Amino acid sequence: MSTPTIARVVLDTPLPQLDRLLDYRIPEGLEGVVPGVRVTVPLRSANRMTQGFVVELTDQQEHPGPLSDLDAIVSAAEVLRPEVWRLARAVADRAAGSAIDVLRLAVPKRQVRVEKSWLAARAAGTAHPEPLTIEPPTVTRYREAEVAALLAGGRVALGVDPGVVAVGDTWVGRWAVTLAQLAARTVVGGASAILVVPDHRDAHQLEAALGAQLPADRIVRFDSAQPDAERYRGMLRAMGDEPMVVLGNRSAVYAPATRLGLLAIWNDGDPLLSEPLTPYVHARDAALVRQEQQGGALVIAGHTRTTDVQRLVEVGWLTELTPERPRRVKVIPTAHATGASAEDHARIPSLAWREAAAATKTGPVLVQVARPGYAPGLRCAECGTAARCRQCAGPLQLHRASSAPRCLWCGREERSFRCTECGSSRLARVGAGSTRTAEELGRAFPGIRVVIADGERRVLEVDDRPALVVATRGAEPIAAGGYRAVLLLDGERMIARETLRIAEDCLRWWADAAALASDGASVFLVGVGGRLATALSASSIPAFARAELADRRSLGFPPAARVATLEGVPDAVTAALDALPAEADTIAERTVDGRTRALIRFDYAHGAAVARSVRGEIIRQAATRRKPLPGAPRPGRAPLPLRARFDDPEPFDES
DNA sequence: AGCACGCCGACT
DNA sequence: GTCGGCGTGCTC
Repeated sequence: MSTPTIARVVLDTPLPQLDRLLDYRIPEGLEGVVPGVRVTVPLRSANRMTQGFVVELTDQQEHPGPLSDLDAIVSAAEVLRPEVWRLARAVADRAAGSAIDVLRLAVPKRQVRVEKSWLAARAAGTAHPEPLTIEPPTVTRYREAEVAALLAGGRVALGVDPGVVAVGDTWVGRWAVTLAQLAARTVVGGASAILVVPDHRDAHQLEAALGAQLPADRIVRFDSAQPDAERYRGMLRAMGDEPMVVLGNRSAVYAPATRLGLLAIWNDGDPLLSEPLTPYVHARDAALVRQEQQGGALVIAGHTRTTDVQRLVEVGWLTELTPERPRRVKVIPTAHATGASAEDHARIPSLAWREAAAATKTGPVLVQVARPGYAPGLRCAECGTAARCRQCAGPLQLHRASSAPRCLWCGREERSFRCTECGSSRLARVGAGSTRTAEELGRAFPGIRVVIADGERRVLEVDDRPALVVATRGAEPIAAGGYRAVLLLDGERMIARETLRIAEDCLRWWADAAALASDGASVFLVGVGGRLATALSASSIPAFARAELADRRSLGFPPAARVATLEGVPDAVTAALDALPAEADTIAERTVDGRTRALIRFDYAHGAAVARSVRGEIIRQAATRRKPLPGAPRPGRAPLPLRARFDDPEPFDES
């Protein structure tokens, strides 16, 4: 058996034309050329070197012309696993992007020291975790037969119970225990599990829950928020043959795992799972592709259900799995306080007020507000015109009760406000942020501890002593034993935002906060009625998702159909639109500042063909169209003449 | 991205 | 006649 003579290499370059495998001759005497290693290769003129990964070895030359020699091996670590390459290729193809862009999420920057110690440990045979001696754990709260069927390779939309439980001295959501049990059972069964969560707060809970199920050497953090060295170490640990649990944010979906038994996504509606880097593939979509390629169980779980998951349920790709005896949160929709009754306090209706007051005697009470800061809005007290910065016309805000108003955009302080309409210098506050709400509640509940948690003041946990915890949505700390009452205050304001997914977003924000309540505690949804209040209070989450998806379907909006935006120089966009398969519709097109944006829509069945067509045009345009505008030397690198973004969660947001 | 190849205007 | 303009195309 002769050794292969040709290496197929994916280059680390941003050029879409080079997003394919190139053949290189393996020179005599170059040892250790195996799939997965990082290499340097010549490109064009022999003294220009590019890095890349060896993807496969072969004797069959594909390139008709003469081949160059591989230059060198950067390191012996096979960091690009075959399953990760396959995934990156498919994910990129689905979004008309480059595989190398996906690989940048999957394979962290090389860390020489970390790698050396890993290679040394591997050579010494000390890189393996201890053999597992534990029994497969039961997945509590669910029917054993359904759990077994799931772990045999099922795909589910997983409903989870609300509430918090203690794991050692940490309190975690019940969801975290469920995912940890599923992962532990997978690992004890001899396969790896990947658990993807939106942010570090979720990861923290899940890590605690996993710690109760598995030894630490079976748990790997793989997370783009980690320092580079830790992240690289995480990836190397996940690469071994031994089953592991990999836990991390959206990039964890690309972690190496040769035998993948479970791939779980927590709270897929959270925008943090939407990848901001090209080709912008949502972690949920990457997970769907990966599970299809590698098999194993797929779990998409949340306190609510996204329309995307609902669609997958309706087409039969996912089945529903719920707890055997689902728990419910006691949600009480209440009208907004009118201020007319003597009992109404601030924005809080009297019923909620009384219960909250009683609850603060026994433990922490959560108050969810929409925005941080003091007064999110200011307007002229005379004529009501919104107060704006005289420099940049940005909105003025109050950050503390006593401070001067400040412009949200440029940060300039406004010490002598004059209304542009009527000339008045008197300002009136509009709305209340976390700081003002906390201040008012502090006055109303003298002697009670007030905790503020928002984007700036991060609080992960509070203890079980009485407190009022005022938190912006998404920043709610976990309370030991759960909150004794939950007040969702700014529902009206949250709903007022006009985005495509605002209804499901609101429901998710509320349900996630409500899930932090102690068992039996009351959750007050203030000022919101209608189908949203019904969905939350009657726990009719699937029915809501079904109705919401039906709405989108009647409007032709995602996720009922797929959409993509094409952006670039006008005739490049036009050419791309002309090249599209007939099944794709152009639903909007506009040109601003010499670049055109077009929004197209197509059915899932035609997604691959549309992506292929767009990709071809991107490559063609990148290869032929050099300068977007002759005679306009732009500083910095010019953007590609044509770019695409598939499945933008808010396609109608910009412009 | 770089860099070579290639086909039209001012020059020794 | 040739030097070199940068439009066009390729990179295994």
